[in-house]
Amino acid sequence: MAKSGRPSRPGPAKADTAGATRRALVDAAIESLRFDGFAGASARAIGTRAGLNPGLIFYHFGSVADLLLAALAEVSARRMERYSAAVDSATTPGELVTVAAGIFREDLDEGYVTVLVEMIAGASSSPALGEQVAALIAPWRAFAQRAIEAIVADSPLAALVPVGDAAHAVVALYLGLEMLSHLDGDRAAALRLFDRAGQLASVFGMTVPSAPAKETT
Amino acid sequence: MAKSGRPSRPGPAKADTAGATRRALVDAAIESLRFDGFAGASARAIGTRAGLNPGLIFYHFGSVADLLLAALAEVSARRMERYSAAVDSATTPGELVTVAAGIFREDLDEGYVTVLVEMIAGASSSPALGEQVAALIAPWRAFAQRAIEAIVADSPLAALVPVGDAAHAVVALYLGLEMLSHLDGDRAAALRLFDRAGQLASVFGMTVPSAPAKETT
DNA sequence: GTCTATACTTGGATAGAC
DNA sequence: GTCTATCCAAGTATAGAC
Repeated sequence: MAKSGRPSRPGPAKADTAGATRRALVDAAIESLRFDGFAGASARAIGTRAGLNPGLIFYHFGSVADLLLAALAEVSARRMERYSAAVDSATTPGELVTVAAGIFREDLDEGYVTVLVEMIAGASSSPALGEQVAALIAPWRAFAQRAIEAIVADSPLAALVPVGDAAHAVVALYLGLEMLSHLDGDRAAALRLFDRAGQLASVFGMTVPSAPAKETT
Repeated sequence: MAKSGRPSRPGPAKADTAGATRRALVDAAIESLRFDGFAGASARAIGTRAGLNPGLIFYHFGSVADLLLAALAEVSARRMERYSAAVDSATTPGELVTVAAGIFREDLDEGYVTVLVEMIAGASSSPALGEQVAALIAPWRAFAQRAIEAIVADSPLAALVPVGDAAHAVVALYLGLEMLSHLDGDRAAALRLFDRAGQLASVFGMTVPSAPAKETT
């Protein structure tokens, strides 16, 4: 029905030029946040990186800020998928931290956390933007909390550490390590800390690899 | 000598109008970094806050970036003094963390760490700026390291935790907590963590308040 | 030496072409 | 519906007034 002769509807079928443009702009925005920083991520800079007219940003996203938010949402979704899989696959605390360290290394190399940091810092320039960024960061705290709950569930630390606060600290540490790594172009210090955390997790959790702690749900 | 009739030398005596202007601009730059963020800290915005012609920024500092660096240096110096005094006065690890928590509360309220965060994040927009910001942040790592060394000196943890890495983590956590606090306008979570850290420090260090650990130098 | 008025450049946004 | 040429505002920087 309604599918007579007019190929004008913007459904996911067809060539979908608009979708391609949107994707190109989002990718260019991510790149720009990474290499130019929030302050340098202008319509012109992003347009140049995408090889597209800057005006398209306003047509497709309404404003530069909204495109940057879309970029943040995209990065957040991509990484959340990656981390979720990792958390699900890990069976011991030590293993969890080791796997997380590997992904964090990716984050540093690919500049994903840089995007978060730039958006959080850039959010200071407008209260409205701040709220929207906060909404996009919130899932990460919830995620960190779930991961920590899984770790301390069968450990005596459960009562000692309030998971909400611990999650807050982990997210903060993540952001801070990224900032410092980026600042002096050296990820070694951050990665060393992850190794150390892995060791501690093994010690405080349980070093026994035969622990049948799977399938608690 | 040479002090004939010409009051033209810019020494610290006299009315020192240039010095006053410089100070006003630095203060306005700090305010702007705090409330407008790095992206919003333009020559115009700073000039307006100071009630001065934006052109003065270029006369006195050469560029906006250089003024912002001067602002960062100023904040860094002010806070370093405050923290140094606190570290010197504390005698036990628990006390140290408690005192640090109090000053950190000041930092959050007065927006001092915001200035650091904005400058670190903003440094992404230019490699040259990045190096200069890094140079201004470096003393904080050294400071954190000294403080940690003092804490773990007479504790069995000394061998376990490499102080360099620990200092790195503390600075990162500091920056990250500030970012999150600022993002959702809630310092409670960050302050709770400091309380928690104070307790831990007391437990792992020594709870005995009679420890005569002063004057080791 | 200090400061202001102004030139020039870049950025955000849109009217109108396709 | 999609995109480009173009407008106006805001940013940096300086020539010249005081």
